[in-house]
Amino acid sequence: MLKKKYTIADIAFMAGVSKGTVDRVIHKRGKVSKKAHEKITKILKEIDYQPNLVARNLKKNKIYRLLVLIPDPEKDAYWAPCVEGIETAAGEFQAFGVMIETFLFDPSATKSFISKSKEVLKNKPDGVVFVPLFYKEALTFVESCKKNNVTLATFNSYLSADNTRSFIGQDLHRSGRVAGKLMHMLLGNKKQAAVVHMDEAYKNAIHMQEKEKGFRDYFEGLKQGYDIVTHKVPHKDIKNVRKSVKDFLKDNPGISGIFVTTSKAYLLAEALPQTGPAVSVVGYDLIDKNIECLRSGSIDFLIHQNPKQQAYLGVSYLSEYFAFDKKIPDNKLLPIDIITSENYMHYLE
Amino acid sequence: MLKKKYTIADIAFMAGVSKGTVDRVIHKRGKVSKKAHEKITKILKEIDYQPNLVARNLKKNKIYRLLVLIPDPEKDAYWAPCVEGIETAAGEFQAFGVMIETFLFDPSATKSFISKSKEVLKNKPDGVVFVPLFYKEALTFVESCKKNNVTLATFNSYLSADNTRSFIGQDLHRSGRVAGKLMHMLLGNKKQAAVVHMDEAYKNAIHMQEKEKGFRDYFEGLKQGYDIVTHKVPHKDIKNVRKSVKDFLKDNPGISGIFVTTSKAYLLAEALPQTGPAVSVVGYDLIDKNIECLRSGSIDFLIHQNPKQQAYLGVSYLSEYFAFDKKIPDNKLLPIDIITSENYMHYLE
DNA sequence: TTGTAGGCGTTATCAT
DNA sequence: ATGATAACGCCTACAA
Repeated sequence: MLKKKYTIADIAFMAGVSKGTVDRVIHKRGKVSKKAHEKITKILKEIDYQPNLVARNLKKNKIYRLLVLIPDPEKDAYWAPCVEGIETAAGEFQAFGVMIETFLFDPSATKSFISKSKEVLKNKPDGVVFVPLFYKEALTFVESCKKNNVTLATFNSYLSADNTRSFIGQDLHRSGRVAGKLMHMLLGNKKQAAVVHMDEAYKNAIHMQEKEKGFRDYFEGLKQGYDIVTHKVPHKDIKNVRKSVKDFLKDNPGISGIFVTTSKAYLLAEALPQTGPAVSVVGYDLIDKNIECLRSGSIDFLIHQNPKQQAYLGVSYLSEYFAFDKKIPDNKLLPIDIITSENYMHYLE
Repeated sequence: MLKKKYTIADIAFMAGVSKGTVDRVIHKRGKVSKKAHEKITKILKEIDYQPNLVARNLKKNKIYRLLVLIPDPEKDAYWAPCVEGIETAAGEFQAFGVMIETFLFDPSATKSFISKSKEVLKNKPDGVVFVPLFYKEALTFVESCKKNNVTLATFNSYLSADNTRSFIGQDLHRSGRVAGKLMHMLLGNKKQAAVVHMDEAYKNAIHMQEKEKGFRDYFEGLKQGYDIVTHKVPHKDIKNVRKSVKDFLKDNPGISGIFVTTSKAYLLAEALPQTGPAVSVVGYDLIDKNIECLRSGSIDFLIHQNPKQQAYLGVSYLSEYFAFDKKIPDNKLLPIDIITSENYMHYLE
């Protein structure tokens, strides 16, 4: 019934050799006679030998140092769930000899990333999980890591020029299409909508463009003469959103729906006029203020990028690699979750 | 820097006792003097001792038998992803001494469940993950398992009378509300919608009722005079859906949206008249035929119950319990995923 | 080229 | 009540 798991000792006995020889065959270390090699390989195949990962790891007995480098949640609440995800993973893997530590950088300051990434390297990590927010600097960092034999995983932002590491994130173009689909439904028989980019000082530029492209592609595919206009709330105007939005709506009175390409949809929702025809809003990310707007009805849909899961998976992949020799998946695209006032709660954990 | 992990030997040395004594304290086996006990407990707290799970497991060296009992995907395609989820988990945990086997029953035949569940017990499992489709019979099975000291987890269907096992699934009432919200948006300024129950021969009765209740609750909360009618396609008419649906629409010409409470929305979508005013459809589950309808536009939204993840988690929870002594969560409500033609692909894995 | 011995951290047993 | 010791399966070092 419960067929006992074969051990190296079993195989050695069957082949009439010693454990050491079997081990040499398994690990292809050579120094084995042809005869013994053939015999052992045959047996290995026959019984479909699976090494006991637990025992293998017990012997290794090394503590791996896994460092995580992400934007500071204090500067942008979007990142707060990442910390949770990291801590969850840390709790799960510390028992398996993986020690995880988090470093935070200021997402609005490239310099902060540079200095923190140097600090990370100084700590001699075995692996690093990080968010490559700044393209050029991220590439430099990747190079340094390679030189130091540091295993890498990235999440949230895609570093297209380098495909040597694992990436966990979303298909942004596709998420723009999803926003398009939702907006399409919200518009009913109206035909005019807007894309609004509201970013902070740091560069989400590529992100926002990809999303807009997806959004527009969706409507173009419909071939029904939709009119999509783009508006960018300037960096410095982020404090004067109300005015910027009012002016924009005055200039484009026919707009019945707005797609905000960042997590700042709540700023826009708050700035919308209370009177006049309702304007539908689709935005990103389950931060508290956005959820409030979802509940009050001033935001219709949010797209969830699942930052917690992204961070959790990044850390888990590397941890499992260290602890259990598991292969690291190179690309993991998370689903594009659609959130309304009725289903947000289960995504908050 | 890398502060070494403390072992039982370290603690024994610090406390000036032997490893055996430390072990007795950790496992509360008694037979330890008050003095030694205090000293050791204090040290354990101070250093926040974390046992090495790998070593612990190595010592245990037992192969656990975990059996899974689910409906046969051949009889209902909804269950196919569960098999994948189970196989994924099986692959992950076999290296840790958990052997997983699946048993299938016919979801349309209570007898099949009874006989298969008996077969499962005959195999002397250490743990069982199963879908309690048939309420009474499931309770009986739970009792037998308890008697035989079999650890249990259930998924998909909630066994309210018994809260001694782990459950993974969805909040059905809430998912009805989500459907309500989506329908609300799809209706635009129309005011009449329908709930259609299309089940097969077996009893989804409780499921369908919960979903309908949530759906109606949502619209009642709006206080805007929506008119919701219910229609049930009789068991035997499942082959004559077209006629049943046509008659229903003829009797209720004002209906602009239909909520199908089972995975059979495609049957309804195919039966809708091609001419006349469009009817919006919201249904459940990412089975192939439903996805086809999503893509062609005859279904607007699907709610994803994530059967693969449900099965995967059920198996994982028990496996981790056996392999690593992890606590089993008692209740895991999965998010209610909203699916459109634009985002279904990432949910198929 | 091959075999043997010892150790990884935990736990169970047996003797003290 | 306590300590010494062997074992789990794998791997490495060293001896033959």
